[in-house]
Amino acid sequence: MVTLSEENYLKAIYHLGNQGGEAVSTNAIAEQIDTKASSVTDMVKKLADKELANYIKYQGVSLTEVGRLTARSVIRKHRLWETFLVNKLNFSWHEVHEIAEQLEHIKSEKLIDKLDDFLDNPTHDPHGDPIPDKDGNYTKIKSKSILDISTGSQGVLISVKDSSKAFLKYLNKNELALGDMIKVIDFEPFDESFTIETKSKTMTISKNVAENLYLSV
Amino acid sequence: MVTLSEENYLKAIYHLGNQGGEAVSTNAIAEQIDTKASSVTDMVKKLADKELANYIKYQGVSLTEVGRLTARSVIRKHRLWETFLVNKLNFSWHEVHEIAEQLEHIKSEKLIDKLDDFLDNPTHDPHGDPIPDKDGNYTKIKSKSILDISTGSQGVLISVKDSSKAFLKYLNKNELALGDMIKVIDFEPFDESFTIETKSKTMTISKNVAENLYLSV
DNA sequence: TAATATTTTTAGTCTTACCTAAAAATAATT
DNA sequence: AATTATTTTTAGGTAAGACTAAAAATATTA
Repeated sequence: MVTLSEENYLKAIYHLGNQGGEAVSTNAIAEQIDTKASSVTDMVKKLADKELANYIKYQGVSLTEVGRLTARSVIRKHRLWETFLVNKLNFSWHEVHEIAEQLEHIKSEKLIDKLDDFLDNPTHDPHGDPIPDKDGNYTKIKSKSILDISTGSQGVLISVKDSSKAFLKYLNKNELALGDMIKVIDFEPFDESFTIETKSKTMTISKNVAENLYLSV
Repeated sequence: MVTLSEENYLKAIYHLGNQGGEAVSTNAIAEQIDTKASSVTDMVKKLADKELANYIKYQGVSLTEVGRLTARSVIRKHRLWETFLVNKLNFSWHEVHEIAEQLEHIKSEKLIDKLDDFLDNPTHDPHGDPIPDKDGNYTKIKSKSILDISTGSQGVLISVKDSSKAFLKYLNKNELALGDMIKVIDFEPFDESFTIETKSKTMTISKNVAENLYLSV
């Protein structure tokens, strides 16, 4: 049995360590989970005892195969619930994260399988992030941040890196949504801003925004 | 803030004390919640501190107005989630209780309101129990156990008292469902069994079953 | 490389929600 | 009414998961 807290730690390590493969530092986890480093040390020992993580004192933590699969299963639940909230209950995408953080810990294999079917087995959540299947497999659509795309090229807005409320609200206000075709028109070196063109308009975005928008390549 | 455990105690006191109005004994709560009497005493003090319950040593517990409303809000969530699981995810009614026990503790007013709308504001859950509205109000359809109905009369199966897996499976096997018209044909004093008639068949049920079936009056 | 800074761990507490065992209060029975 | 039985409470303990403060290890810089 994996507890709710353990699930949150597994998720944090997974996200920080590039799918959980790389070692992650105690402080990084503490910041991610908004807790103290000493609490992280405690928990990380527990995860190692349960063979969910590899831990060497002072050398950071990585996930075992079981730990990685468990993390993916929690992420699967999170993203399916977010999809449910947006697609079925008509939440807007900036409202769903906190609720999904709770729902992701509900224990029932059958529930999540049925939810998956009810949503027509979605492959991506409302933020464009891939939803792992039952076995933990998923396909990430190849995409690049606008920062890394050359002027003149275009692509479909696949996902957003930052999914904070503030950023998602900014996107709503400026009528930018996943699936939109976006063309990168110009880059202004002075303030590192970009001019982009969508079906409906041309607009200028800051570097800060550009680095969070991922276009298909 | 009411914790998950506190919510479970409030629910137990509510159910045991005829809507929470009557005083409930420590032992009764302990049995209902499957815990020890000493744990109940501890928790009940906490509930009294938070003004969710009235507690006098050795005299039992009852709910305050706030406690009662809180209990009803948890019950509302439980029954809405059960309805969701059965009506939308195609669970059968004997599978949903455990999952709803978890879902009822998810914290989000907005979620439950939207779920309510999504389900078309149901007034009763899959077991026939009334679903309180946002303000804690509900209307119970007047019904009586088959035990208390005179031979020859009939009514619609409104709800079942026992909602254990075993009993719900029995009902499924015998093709008895909420909404069915049932006529009480005969009572056999020797073994206290009843003969009932539905649209499709005539069958004999034990006293044990009869006392758990509630017909409209 | 020695000194300083940062990170991480250890040691000791706290809270929540449970437990056991014993004491106190209430209820039932003779 | 006195004794016995049952219920309830108290006292003291445990585990999970967090915390603070101090110690130890590692990294950085002069």
